[in-house]
Amino acid sequence: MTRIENSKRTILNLAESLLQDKGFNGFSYAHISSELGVKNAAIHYHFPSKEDLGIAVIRRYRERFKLWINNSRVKDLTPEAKLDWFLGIYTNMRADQGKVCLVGAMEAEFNAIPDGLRDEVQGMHKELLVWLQSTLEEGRDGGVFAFKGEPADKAALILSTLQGALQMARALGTKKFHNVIEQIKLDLLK
Amino acid sequence: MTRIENSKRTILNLAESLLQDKGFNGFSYAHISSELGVKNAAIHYHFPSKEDLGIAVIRRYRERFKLWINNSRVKDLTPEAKLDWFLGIYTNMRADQGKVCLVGAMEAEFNAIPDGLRDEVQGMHKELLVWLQSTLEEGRDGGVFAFKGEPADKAALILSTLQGALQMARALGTKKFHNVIEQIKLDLLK
DNA sequence: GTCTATAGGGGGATAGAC
DNA sequence: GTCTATCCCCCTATAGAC
Repeated sequence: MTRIENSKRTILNLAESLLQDKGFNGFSYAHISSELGVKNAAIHYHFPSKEDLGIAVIRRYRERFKLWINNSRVKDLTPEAKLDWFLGIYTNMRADQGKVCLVGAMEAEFNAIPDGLRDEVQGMHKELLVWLQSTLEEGRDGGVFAFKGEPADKAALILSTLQGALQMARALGTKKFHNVIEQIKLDLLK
Repeated sequence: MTRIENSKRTILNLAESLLQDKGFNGFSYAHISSELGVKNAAIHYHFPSKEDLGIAVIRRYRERFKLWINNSRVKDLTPEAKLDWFLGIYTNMRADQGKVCLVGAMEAEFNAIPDGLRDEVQGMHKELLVWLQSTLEEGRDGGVFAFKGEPADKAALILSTLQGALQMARALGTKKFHNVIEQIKLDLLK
């Protein structure tokens, strides 16, 4: 990996972390550059505008997620194990400095972020939903999940719940977050 | 009502609307003053700091909610009607320019808002949970609600779901929001 | 209560040297 | 690729006149 790819990667890591910590309007190039030990002009070299940076963070996450779900380590799991893997992503965010999910953070500020970033967030949210829906279908067909209504709606509910629960945990603590995770399972598993 | 109380009230209305639309770091005194047709110094007269303003908005909402739930028009409803009333609050937010709930907006930016505001948000979230929990208990005891687990956890789940669903709707549309509302009911009603 | 005026800082972004 | 330097705008906030 070349030096520039390394710089870009480090910047994206910091930006992703800051987005999940403070939101799009809560962080600045100065946060990144000082942490990285460079001047803010260096960040602008890699990502000319803040919108570019935000888009790149979401785009990278989408590609990462696609790789995960198409990898046999996830693809070949049972529906129940897939669900646990997915819930684990959110549990890890909570454990990692009380971060919230990217989609939730950006949608909360949706009317105060650039257009191009909105489109990217929309695409990410759709992809998460599609995967979760198909997992729910698989699990219901296999007899391990039980729920009324359509898999698409149950998927939207669970995703909304996770998004909200990570935010709730910031005010009410990690214990409450874990209680919600358990409740999701109670409402889904046979 | 005196003129100053009217001004304060109008400012609070605008601030509440802006908080739900753009978040704490997405709106400015200029947004309010231009809308109100005054200069920003006039806003500072009523609310010296932005933190003061944010706190006042949340505090007013908490008092409003307390009045509602203690009023016989809500208090004397059946548990099922209470739930519908509560869900209606969120449906109305969605219908009102795609707003999100105050708690969700503030918690998404939690690490980028003033300390005093955080405390106020925490208090509000607790109060919403307490009311919802007692309504769920009442409904389960009365045989109209059915769910596994503790009422406190189911309440936290439903509140997280509503919070997330309003945000999700910004990217995926109102139809998806209504589907989630219906799914909440499917997962709760006997 | 609202105004004018302004302080003081931070933000995103760019030009040009190295 | 990163630097220095700087521009320009918007922001929160205050002082003092009316």
